[in-house]
Amino acid sequence: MGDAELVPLGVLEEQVLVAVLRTRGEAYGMEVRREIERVTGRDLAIGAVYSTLDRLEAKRLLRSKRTFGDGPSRRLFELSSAGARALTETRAMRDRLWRGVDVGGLVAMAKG
Amino acid sequence: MGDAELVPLGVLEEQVLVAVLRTRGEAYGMEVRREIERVTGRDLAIGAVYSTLDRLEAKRLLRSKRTFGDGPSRRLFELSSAGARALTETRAMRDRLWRGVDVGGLVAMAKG
DNA sequence: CCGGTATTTCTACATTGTAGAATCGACCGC
DNA sequence: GCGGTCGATTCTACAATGTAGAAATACCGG
Repeated sequence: MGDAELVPLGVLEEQVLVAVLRTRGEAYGMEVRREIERVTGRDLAIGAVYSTLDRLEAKRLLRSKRTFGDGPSRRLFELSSAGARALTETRAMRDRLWRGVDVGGLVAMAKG
Repeated sequence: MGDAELVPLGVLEEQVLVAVLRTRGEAYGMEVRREIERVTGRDLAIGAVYSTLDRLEAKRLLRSKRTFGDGPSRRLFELSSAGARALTETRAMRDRLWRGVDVGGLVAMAKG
């Protein structure tokens, strides 16, 4: 073990992973997209979400299974433990980056 | 003037911008790189840093000026107010994303 | 069956990130 | 003043990530 590669997740990768957590049990493509839009305020092409979900699953940070029965079949996602680790490492790295940096006065401070 | 485009900075863009803040007055390429490596623990090709600095300057989130005099000439960067805004918006967006999500139990929780 | 709706898949492309070699100029020892 | 080293920047080529929207699929109500 050890020697994690220490490369942070991409911005959308992180958003998708967190949205999967936030919508636990209902985490399929369209819903993940709605959740990201709702919570971040940006609006997002659906293709962006799916290609990211696919990539994340290929990297084994997510797993998916099909639902059948009522309504259209969905691909439901959940975090793997590797996914959870990637997320906490990304966060920890960013916390170190920002530690001690003042955000409040930032805009006021910068001239031009 | 409303209607900011609400697209978050890329991961390295954010790291570079924060590193410029952290090394205020000494923010030139090599030093920015050292600061990112020091604080995040990842190790980073120098080209990655310069191409990001260039891009950020093209977008007017940074300004640079040359230093002369003692030692090799450097390109010193500082945040513009647009840069400060981009940074705080990126942060705010992410805070909304994570609000209410439990990080602590995450790794423990995820099965597989 | 048909049109509408929700979902996923596909394809093409743009932006961002990575890697390392080439270049540049100041300084140093000789 | 010349070659060599050092700190710094520039350049070039490429890989990964992100974006956009149209096509396909399947269910549903009528």
